[in-house]
Order: sequence, then C-alpha cells, then structure tokens
Amino acid sequence: MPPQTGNRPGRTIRSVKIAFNIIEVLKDQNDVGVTELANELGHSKSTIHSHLRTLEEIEILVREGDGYRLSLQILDMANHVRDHAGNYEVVQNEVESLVEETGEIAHFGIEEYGQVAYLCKATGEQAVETASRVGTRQPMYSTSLGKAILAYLPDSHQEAIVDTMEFVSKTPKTISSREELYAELDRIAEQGYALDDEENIEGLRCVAAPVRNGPKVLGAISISGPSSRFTDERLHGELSDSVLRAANVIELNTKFS
Amino acid sequence: MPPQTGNRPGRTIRSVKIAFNIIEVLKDQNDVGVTELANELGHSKSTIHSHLRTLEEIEILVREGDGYRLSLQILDMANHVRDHAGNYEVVQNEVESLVEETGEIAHFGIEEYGQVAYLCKATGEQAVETASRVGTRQPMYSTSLGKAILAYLPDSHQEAIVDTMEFVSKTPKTISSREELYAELDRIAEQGYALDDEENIEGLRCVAAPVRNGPKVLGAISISGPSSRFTDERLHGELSDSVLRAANVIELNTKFS
DNA sequence: TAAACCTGTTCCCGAGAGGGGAACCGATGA
DNA sequence: TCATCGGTTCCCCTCTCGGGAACAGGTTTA
Repeated sequence: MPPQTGNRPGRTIRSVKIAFNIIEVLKDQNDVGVTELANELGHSKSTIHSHLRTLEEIEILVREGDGYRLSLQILDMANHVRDHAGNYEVVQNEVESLVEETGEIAHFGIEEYGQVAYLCKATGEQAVETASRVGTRQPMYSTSLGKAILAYLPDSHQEAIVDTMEFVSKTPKTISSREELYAELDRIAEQGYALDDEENIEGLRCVAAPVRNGPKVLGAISISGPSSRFTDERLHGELSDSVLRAANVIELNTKFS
Repeated sequence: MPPQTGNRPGRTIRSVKIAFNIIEVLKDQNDVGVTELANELGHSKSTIHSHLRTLEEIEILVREGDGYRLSLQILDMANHVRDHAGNYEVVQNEVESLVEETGEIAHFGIEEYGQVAYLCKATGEQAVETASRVGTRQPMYSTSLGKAILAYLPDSHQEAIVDTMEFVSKTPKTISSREELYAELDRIAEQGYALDDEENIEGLRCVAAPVRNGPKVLGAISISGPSSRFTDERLHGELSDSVLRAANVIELNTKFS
C-alpha cells in the first residue's frame, strides 16, 4: 500500500458525507435544529431529519434543549485513538517533562494528510498561549515539528508530500518555495533537529526533534516560546538538547512496537 | 422537544450505519484491511472499499501500514465535545481536587441515553483501578452517579428512563426492581447524596452528589474506593461532605449557562 | 517457474435507498 | 383566533450504492 497524500477519486458515498457535514456543524455550534441544519447544508428538512434520526440511533448525537450535540461516545473514540497512536503514555510524559524543564509550551505531533497533527500538548507557567489544539493540523513547512518529521521521512513519501504543498506565507519568514524547503531539510538532517524562527507565528520560535523507530519516523516533539527568551544560543544549546533527549526517551520506550 | 429515551423508528440511513460500523471496528483494532472488514461486517469488498474511500476523503481515517486507523481529527472533535458539555474546566478541577483530598478515584458523569456517561475522571495514589473510562457508560441504577442524577430529574424524564431499564444484577447487592429503585431515589432526594454499596463492582463503594443549575440536573460527581476504607461513618461524614462541596463549587461556577 | 492464493481495486447492473417537496401537526405569540 | 415557525410524516422518482465478478499486483507454495 503506497503512502497516500493526493486525493484519489474512486467511488465515494454521498450520505456518509452528509452525515459528517452535520457532525462538523454540530462540532462548533450546539443546539442546532433540523431547519437550521437544512439551510446551512443546503438539504431538505426531511433529509436532515432522517440523518439526525440515524446518528441518534447510533448514539453519536444527543438531543439537548432544542437541538442536538455530540455524545460523549466521541470521548471514548478519542481514547482509543490515543491508545493506538503509538505509545501515548510515554509521549505525554515526555511532553510534560519538557514543560517542567522549561516552563514553556511543548507539543508532540505526527504526520497526517501531509500536515502535522498535534497528538499532545502541555503548557507551562510562563507559556505564551498559542491557538494550537490537540487534533488540529498545521502545514509542515512552517513548523518545526513538520520540518523535523519531513526531514526524516523516506524520500518517496517526502516527495509525495512536498508535491502537494502550497506555500502560504504565514509570516515574512515562512518558507515559500520547494527549493528553500529542501535546503532547510538537508540542514535539519545534518544537525538532527529543526527550528522554526517565527515562520508560523510572529514572535514565536520553536525547536523540534524527530522521534524514530528504526527507519520509520513516528513523529516529533517540540518546545515553543517567545523570541525574547528563545535566543540563538539557547535554541542551539539547552533547548535542542532537551528535545533531543526527550525524543530519545520516547524512542527507547517504543522499541517493541 | 420531549426527552427521548426509547428508540423511535422513523427513517434511518443505511450507508451511514455501515460507515459507523466500520469506525467501530477500527476503534478497537488497528491495521484492518478491506477484506477483513468486509467479512466482519458482512458486506461485499466493493461496498467497504467505497466507504473507506469516503472516510479517507473526509480525513477521518488514515492509511497506516497495511490497514487503516482513525485520524487525530477525532481528538479535535473530542475537545469540542468537552467544551460544549458544560463548564469542563471547572468540573475537571473539582474532580481533581476531590482526588487530592482523598487519594481515591473521582468521576463526573452526565445522563446520556438513559445511562451515566463519564465526562471526566481522576485517580489518586492509592486508588483501586476500575475499568471506567471517560466516554463510556454505565447503568444508572447500579451507580451512585446514576442514582444521584436520576433522583433529581423531573418526574416525566425520570419515569421515561426507568421504564426502559432492564435490571441486570452486577453484584448481589445491585438494585433489581423498579420499586426498590424508587424507594432508593426517595431516600437520596432526602439526604442530598447517593451511595453505591458494592452494587456495581464487588468491594467498591461510592458517594455521589448531583450538580444542578436551577431545576436542571447537569450531572453528578463522585468518589469511589474500596469498602475497607469506605466505612459507613466516612461515607456519611467526610466523604459525602466532600462531594457535596465539590458539586456546590461547580454549581456556583455554572450560574451563567 | 508457474500455479495457487492472497490482497486491494475496478466495473457494471439493478433494486431500493434516500433526497426532496409538500402536507401535517403542535407550540408559541401576537 | 390566526399566523408563524419549528419538527415530523408521507410519498414519489431518481440515481445512489450495495453486490457480484472480473482484474491486477504481490507473496507463498509446490
């Protein structure tokens, strides 16, 4: 099975998409009713109605007030996802210990659909609050996590991902071309860790180290903080040391999988 | 909109159910392929195939190794669910502070589909490990959380739930009839908190207090521990005091919603 | 080396699923 | 009392989508 990034067409099922559109809407707004959903999604009331019935029967949705909300079954699903996505206990532990060491923000992310998805996060006392949430995704070229992962992916997979990239500049420093990215990836492969120098969010710098298991890249772990505290010296010194150590701990504890 | 407990028929959509069956299977086992799913669910390979395509396109599933797994998008959904399900921050806080006080296990649960669903959980140092997981459900009649909630639900809603109950004895002490339950609910309504005296798990006792907002019951909060440490005296003394206090804190912080 | 066998994938067909429109009903409120 | 707005039901007609079968690629077996 080849690594899949671009969207292959093939047959696709309409009603399932409708169902997930409903879920998507319900994710953000509670207490939405049939009529409102019908308008928002451009379907007839009867269609939405039978979908809601179905989702209610599967116990994914719950009626509440005058509308629906997602049921706690989602939380159970989330637990399973975490359990299956590598060695969650260890990862969470290391992310937290990074925070204890530094007082900043730490993340662990994996590649999904050509982007980095955050698997866990911890924030320290003095941490700058970023909008990152567990489960959300960011471009790989503008984050230290993404670049760290990308740099160690097998060539074919790396290329497949880069090919689908559209370089959107989130700050003046964001990498904006394939060539620039490849050059950066070479540098990362050499030094063993990746930086993000205000490339994703103005004023925010990060260091990330890849977590590997043999030839496979499982993900990456990072620390982020304000440029004022994240000087070049610290980035290339204690901070990179910290993430490398954390990555190593995870690797050692994952040898079995 | 009346409180819904029994399953009303109405039109229901087949393909959506199939899709969620797939997800259900994938929740427990990773690396399942088309053929295996087809056999397990009793559908043709082509059917499963197009479903997988669809779920992959919506980015709910990810190919990994030679099979599929659920994507981290589920984690994002879970975050939203928590955010919407009442004042999660405060609840989690109180659950944790109960654990700090007692060193045992604390839960917060809400009613869903006539059962109690755990919204959060914290375990202390000396806690007995129970199988309870966030997002999973338990019968209301055999748990302190369930009984606490039930006792304070409006009569119509209470009755609707009780009507659908099938009393399964999980231990010799489990409540096993409607009459017994109603008697117990009266007692609870009087004393303000609910007990579970080895009714759900042998050797485990729990105290729970309802969390209310005006006339509405938002859920309940509980402490659980081994019968050896949870004497009658402590249950009706410090432990019930603790859960009542915790419930009260949550109530005060939820006045706005 | 070929044959048997296992995947995942594609193609096509026909039944019935499901999307939509319109009528209906119950609650709210003017 | 009537108008309005929500959810629900009913029915029809189309086109979706489930299934069977053939195909393709990789791996094991003889």
